[in-house]
Amino acid sequence: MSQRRGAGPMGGLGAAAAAASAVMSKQQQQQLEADEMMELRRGPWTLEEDNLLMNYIACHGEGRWNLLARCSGLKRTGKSCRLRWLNYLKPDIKRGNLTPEEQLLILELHSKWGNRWSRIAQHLPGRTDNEIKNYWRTRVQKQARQLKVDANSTVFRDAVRCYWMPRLLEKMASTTVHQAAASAADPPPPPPLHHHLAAMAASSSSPFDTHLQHADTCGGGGGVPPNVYHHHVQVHPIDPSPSTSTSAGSTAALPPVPCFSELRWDQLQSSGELDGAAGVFDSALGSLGLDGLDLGSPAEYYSDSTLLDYLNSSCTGSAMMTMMTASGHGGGYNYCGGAMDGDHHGGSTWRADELCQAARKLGEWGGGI
DNA sequence: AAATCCGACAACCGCATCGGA
DNA sequence: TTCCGATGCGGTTGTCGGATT
Repeated sequence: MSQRRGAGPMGGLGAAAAAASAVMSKQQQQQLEADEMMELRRGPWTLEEDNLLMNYIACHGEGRWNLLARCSGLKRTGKSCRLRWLNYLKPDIKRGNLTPEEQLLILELHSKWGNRWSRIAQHLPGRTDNEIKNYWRTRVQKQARQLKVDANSTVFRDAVRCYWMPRLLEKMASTTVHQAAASAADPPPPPPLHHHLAAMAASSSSPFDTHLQHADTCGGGGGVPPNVYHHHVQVHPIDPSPSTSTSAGSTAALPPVPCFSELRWDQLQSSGELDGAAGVFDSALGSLGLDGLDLGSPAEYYSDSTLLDYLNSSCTGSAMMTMMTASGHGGGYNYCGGAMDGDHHGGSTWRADELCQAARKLGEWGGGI
């Protein structure tokens, strides 16, 4: 593989850099001189370089990267060696797409800590800060751009909590149901991350409790402003999946929420799996002072507005979530029409009992809810 | 079939922090 | 206390391959 040198911001150490040496620190000047003497390589690593690095670390262990760079025969900086090892060669690096669990964890932790990639990565075994950072920039920020909101804004965070996270939970629940069906006699234990996530689901930062917590402040008076329930909303859910879309068009980024059909709701309900779900919502509504709330016709919510309209409106995403919660109280109406194509059918809807079921599943995995 | 676009990811850079001399 | 080298972190950019035109 050929190595780039010279041109461009990554090309590095040319005449321009030398000319800038007047304002360089002593450390930088020394580095520059060393680089020039050693004809340092840049760009993609070759197989031979990888082998050299791995062999050296196998013999001498990690750390002391500058010494490693000098002694290993690699014409790379210590920094470059460290990065290559930590982000690519280290044996416990996990390859492949991030699982829904991992994506959910990233969203949760980022909402807590912001761009503390290294700290977030510590909670995702085998994943690197670089990988998480790339995920955030390519997937999450892309959605924010297309919604024309800032990725760090409250509005976008609400959208993530209310639409993105539930979808990830759905994927997780769906996967678990499939696994259970595949080996009904001896279901496998849930992945360790489930426990972590279930614990979070039981904490104030979970997507299921957050909306209840937010609802306490939404509208200022400890409840949802009445107009929220009459705000015409058509939800365009955010797609958390690795991009398989073929167009960068505004609608392509917001596919309908898939249905929960795999969960066989009829069976779950008849088997009593949903018992207690109503109680969750009842108590939530009670805490909001919304006992006996009449939400009117579900058709109210099948309107022509877009998520963007909604985001631009005065109500918050958490208010929407509260509304969905209230729907569970009111009999399980469908509130989120997945209808950018105008089709309100085809299972592209979320019901409150579906959300609750996902929450219950998390509780089963981790005993959290 | 060729050109262009775009997403994903590897890699680099600058700066901050830490620890030892 | 200060200096300096090593290391870590977050932002940014280049490259590549697949999809689209």
